[in-house]
Amino acid sequence: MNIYDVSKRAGVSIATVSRVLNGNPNVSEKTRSKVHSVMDELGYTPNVFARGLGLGTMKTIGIMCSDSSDPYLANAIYYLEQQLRSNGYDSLLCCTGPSLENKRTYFELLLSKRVDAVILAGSKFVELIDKDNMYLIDAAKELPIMLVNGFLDAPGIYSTVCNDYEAMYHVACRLIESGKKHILYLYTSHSYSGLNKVEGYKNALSDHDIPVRREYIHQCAKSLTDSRKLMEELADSGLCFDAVMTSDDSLAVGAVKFACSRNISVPEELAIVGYNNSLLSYCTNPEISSVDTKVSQLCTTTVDTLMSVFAGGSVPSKTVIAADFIQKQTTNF
Amino acid sequence: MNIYDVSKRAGVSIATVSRVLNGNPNVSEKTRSKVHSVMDELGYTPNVFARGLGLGTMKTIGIMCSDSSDPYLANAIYYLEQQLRSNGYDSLLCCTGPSLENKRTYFELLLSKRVDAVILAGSKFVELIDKDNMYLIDAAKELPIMLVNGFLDAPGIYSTVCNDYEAMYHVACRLIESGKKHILYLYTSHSYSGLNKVEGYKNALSDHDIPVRREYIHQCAKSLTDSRKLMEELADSGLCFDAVMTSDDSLAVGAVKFACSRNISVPEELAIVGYNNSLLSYCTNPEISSVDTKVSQLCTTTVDTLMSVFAGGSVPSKTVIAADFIQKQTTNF
DNA sequence: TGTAGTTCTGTAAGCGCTTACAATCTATGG
DNA sequence: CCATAGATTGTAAGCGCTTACAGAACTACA
Repeated sequence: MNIYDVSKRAGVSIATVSRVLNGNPNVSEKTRSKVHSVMDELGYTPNVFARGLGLGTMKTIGIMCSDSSDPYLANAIYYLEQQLRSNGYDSLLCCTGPSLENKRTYFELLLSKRVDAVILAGSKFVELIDKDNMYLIDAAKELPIMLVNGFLDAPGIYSTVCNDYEAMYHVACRLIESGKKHILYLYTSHSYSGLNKVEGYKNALSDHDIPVRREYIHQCAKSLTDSRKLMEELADSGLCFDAVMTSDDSLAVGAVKFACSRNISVPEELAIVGYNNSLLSYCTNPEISSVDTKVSQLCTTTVDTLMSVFAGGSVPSKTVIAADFIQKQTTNF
Repeated sequence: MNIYDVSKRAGVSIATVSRVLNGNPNVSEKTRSKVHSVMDELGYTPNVFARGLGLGTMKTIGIMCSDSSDPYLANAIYYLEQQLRSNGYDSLLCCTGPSLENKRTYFELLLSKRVDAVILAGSKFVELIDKDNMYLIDAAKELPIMLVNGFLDAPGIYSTVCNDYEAMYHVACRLIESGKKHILYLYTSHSYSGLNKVEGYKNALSDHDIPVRREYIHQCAKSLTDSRKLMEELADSGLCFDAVMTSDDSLAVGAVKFACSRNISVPEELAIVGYNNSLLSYCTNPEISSVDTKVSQLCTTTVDTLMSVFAGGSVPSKTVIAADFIQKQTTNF
């Protein structure tokens, strides 16, 4: 069952069938509908390979994410996939895991599959983006690259990011203004957004004449237990803190666990702020106040931007989405 | 840059290059290495479309899931993707959402992309599988269909499932033997695994001479809040229960919230059991005892089975994975 | 050295589609 | 009624790869 069968049955040439298939306007209405009805009748589906061969593209976008089991990224993938599909694109998914080598390999793999663009979802592609940035910059000469929550200023690379700096600055200010003096800051990575977040925290402190002290800023693995352990160690070492801001909800869950186990009242003795407002932040008791980074908007915007790029429009290399602070039970201001 | 360039440079015909590309044994070692080195030198990558056209396949597996933002499915996708890739296959992802129509559309779409097989991940494909089962059965004549956590007995359809019945039976027995008398059962859907689970619960009760009463079995939306509300209503209506078993961790989270808000001690006054042992079950305080359905194993097995199918081996139409009960803080037996 | 059998390589015909270009209509005005 | 522009359709040449088949080169043995 191929284009020839359709053309024969419809009494037209294969070129005409192909034109109908591609919505070419140079086909009379009569012929078009005839061909359509024959296609329906025969249940014809064009062969994507032949089509890809001819067109050099297959309307497929590669999505790379470090770990789809992270609730935040899982959500992102969901929205990206939906939005791509509603624009007529498929998504080829790659979960790379943490290794840089894998990321490279999978990136190459996507290229070799002739995807029309690559979306790097999440901030876990720092090395790809930074240390070795000619890599992506070179690749971007061949096809558009979209960064979700990452930023690299180069032609062909487009970023959609959250206003992490402002969000964190704002939260820190409100914590301080509500009387908190010793705010712990826990983060998972030195990504683009990670750096902005901590900058927001630091500046809020400075702007309120609070010294930024290194003992209050700690990196921590993205897990429910590590942040808890870390806080226990810090508390045991005599560090005083009355609030903790985190770069990810999972760390905040650990903070809640820490508070529970030590009978520390939340938010009175310890305020806790999460980030991403993921499902996790709703599971704990008390529920974690968190920054909603608008994944859905972030992803929708990313895809919209990509479509504009395809359409040849002039497109800003960076789009910023405004986050929302969602007050729940671990803060009160 | 195509196969001709390589053939010219290597001084052989394109057929030979193609043979090298496909690992055809009828190529002398000398020629093979020559071609390989030229390919490296030129940085040649075969065009997947042309290849697909010739072969009629592109080593791509379609994965359908209802909602990748469900932590359980997100995990499944992750493992599936990993395992497929390590077998040299790509995955085309489709998040269908709940609508049956979408599921059909996306399934067709995957077929039209000429994927080599389709994996239906999760138990949310009941309608596709049951109500209209000739649909899948017919499709399975064309290509293998793999069900993760679903079952349909037909040629070309292969299932990997968890021993949900046994797992639930076992948990219920232990609850009963530890003194619980009024066990609530909350579930989300009437899927294959859903039915097995409730059957396990019922039989455990019967086998301990406890009447199975309808007031104790309730369907509930998969959300953190709905199960809580439901339990509040049930409690307020005067129903007595000292344990609650759920078909999904998210419902158990709601149960914990219910207990917290009413100051009911867990597990003494109310034991709570989750299902899937997902991240959520580790977030609450107390942490939720849950049934580990071994997603990783489930997915690995699914892919392995698929590879056996491709290899032409004789393959069981159903593989059962044994679940583990993970005792945490909401039960004590 | 000749020959049959093996191993290796090349030729050429697809795979199903797109599209530049040529050919054929159709409608319009003179 | 004819020329002409514009609309519509057809022809045929790719796109880059696979593979059946034919042919060349090599091997072993008499």
